[in-house]
Amino acid sequence: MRDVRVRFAPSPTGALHIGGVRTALYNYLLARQNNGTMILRIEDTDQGRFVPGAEEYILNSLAWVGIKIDEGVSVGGPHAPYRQSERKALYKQYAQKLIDDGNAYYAFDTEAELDAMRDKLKAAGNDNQQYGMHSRMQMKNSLTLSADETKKLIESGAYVIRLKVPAGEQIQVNDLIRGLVTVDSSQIDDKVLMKSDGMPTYHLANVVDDYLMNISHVIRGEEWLPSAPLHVLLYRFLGWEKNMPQFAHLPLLLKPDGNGKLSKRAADQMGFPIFPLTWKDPATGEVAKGFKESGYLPEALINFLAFLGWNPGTEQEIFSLNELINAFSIERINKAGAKFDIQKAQWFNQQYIKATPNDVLASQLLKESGQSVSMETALKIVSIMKERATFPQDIWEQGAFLFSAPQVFDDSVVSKKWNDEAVKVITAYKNALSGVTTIDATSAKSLLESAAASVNIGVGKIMQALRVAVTGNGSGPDLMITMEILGKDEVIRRLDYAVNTLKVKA
RNA sequence: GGUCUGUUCGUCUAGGGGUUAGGACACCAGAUUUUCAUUCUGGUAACACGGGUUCGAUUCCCGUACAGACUACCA
Repeated sequence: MRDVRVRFAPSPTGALHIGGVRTALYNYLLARQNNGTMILRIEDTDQGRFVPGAEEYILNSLAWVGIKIDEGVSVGGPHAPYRQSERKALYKQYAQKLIDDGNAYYAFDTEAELDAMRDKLKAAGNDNQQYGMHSRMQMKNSLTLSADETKKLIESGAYVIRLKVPAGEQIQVNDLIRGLVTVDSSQIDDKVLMKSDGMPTYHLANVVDDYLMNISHVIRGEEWLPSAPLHVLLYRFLGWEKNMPQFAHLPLLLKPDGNGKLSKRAADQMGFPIFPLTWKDPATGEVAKGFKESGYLPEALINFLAFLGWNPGTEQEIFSLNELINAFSIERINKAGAKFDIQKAQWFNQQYIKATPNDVLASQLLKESGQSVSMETALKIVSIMKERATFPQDIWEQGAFLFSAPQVFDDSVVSKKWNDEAVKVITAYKNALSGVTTIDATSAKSLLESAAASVNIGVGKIMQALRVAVTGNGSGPDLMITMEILGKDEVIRRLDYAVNTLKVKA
């Protein structure tokens, strides 16, 4: 079998969309599974859309999720350069071959003329408003102009090279996911292959580079399916059909509500990220928060993404990257688009947080929370907050009361539970605490029980009041351990403050 | 409009000519817990529609509907 060589080929026009990450992932899984090669190629043939920093962003994003590039931009390789703009000179000869063989031609139409052609065809009720076999003979090109005129126009430099699509052919694409897709050549237009700035278009560049780089599988989004027959035609005309890569067009990632391709706009509306890392648009200065900065773990994101459009056929849900590499197969990729369900992503994240060792989370807390506590305390905080966290920052944000005394108290709890009995027990408890030098969860509890017993009140009746006094909240982790972490003196201070501040409802 | 692709619980999906149509997320209920969360148990919930083929179709075929993608000198 042919060596597996796959490529991820984004264009540096902005941040990498999460759908692009999934495409890269599937390519990567196939490569790793087959001891193949993962190639990163930058498709920057549109100079007008180039965004500074985008390429670096793509590199950083792939690195963050754990996709390693074997060959390509930033690492080099036998087929360098991997940036299409740097391969510019290379494409011309192939366009020339196409022309020499009569499979392509020069065209000189202006934008206005193209618009006029489309308007005319539309007005005539023509289904097909393309620059193609039905219209090319009415246009300004080397097929309709005399050799002299053509030569003159070519010398003036303002020309484009278009593919001459043959009439009356059924063009077939064998897609690994969808099976045989057949398109009548009359539906394919005479796509521009070389632009007037001398750059190839995606269609030419992608075919030439995939051939030159000996790509075995083209795994890309479904939006490319309609132009796949055109690419097949190109392979054929260039004489490369037997080395043509296999195609797999991935189902799209859809918006969570309604329909349509997942977009940044939709993500913004629903309040979730769409880019792996935070991205600052250099043109507008607008900042879009990334999955990383939102607290998603790369392993969780990958696991979630892998399952959007693919599944192993077993009931296992949690997969490490290595497990995904082993389990992956193109045959099990779905055909239908998948709605992006951020709740499922959060569930995966929660599972991965749970599986993260406490000391890892504790050092993260020390580094990111802005709180200064000992490692020992950090570990205790992690152990009680971890299971209620979806994101790492939940540990210190939801556990803020572990670092500083509450400024406000939950009103609904206070009005319901802060009563004379509570004050009585808490006062007795406070006194009992003053009599000891230190507390842990066990002693805090027995002290509380005896304090409550001394005033003949059940502990259960005042637990909520005690919690709100200590933490300001009506809910939270185990109170006794909370008090152990806080320490005796701090607990007494907080109880004092609560007793002096909170009013018993009449 | 045209071309292409698709359609199993709200969502991600398994399955496949005869199944109680399975799992996960979400949701609801119960248990546990000092509260909330976790955990556990249980529950609600799906084969888009219409024809065929067949003893039998959710599964195969054909239509219809709906949805999406594409329809640039963008990728």
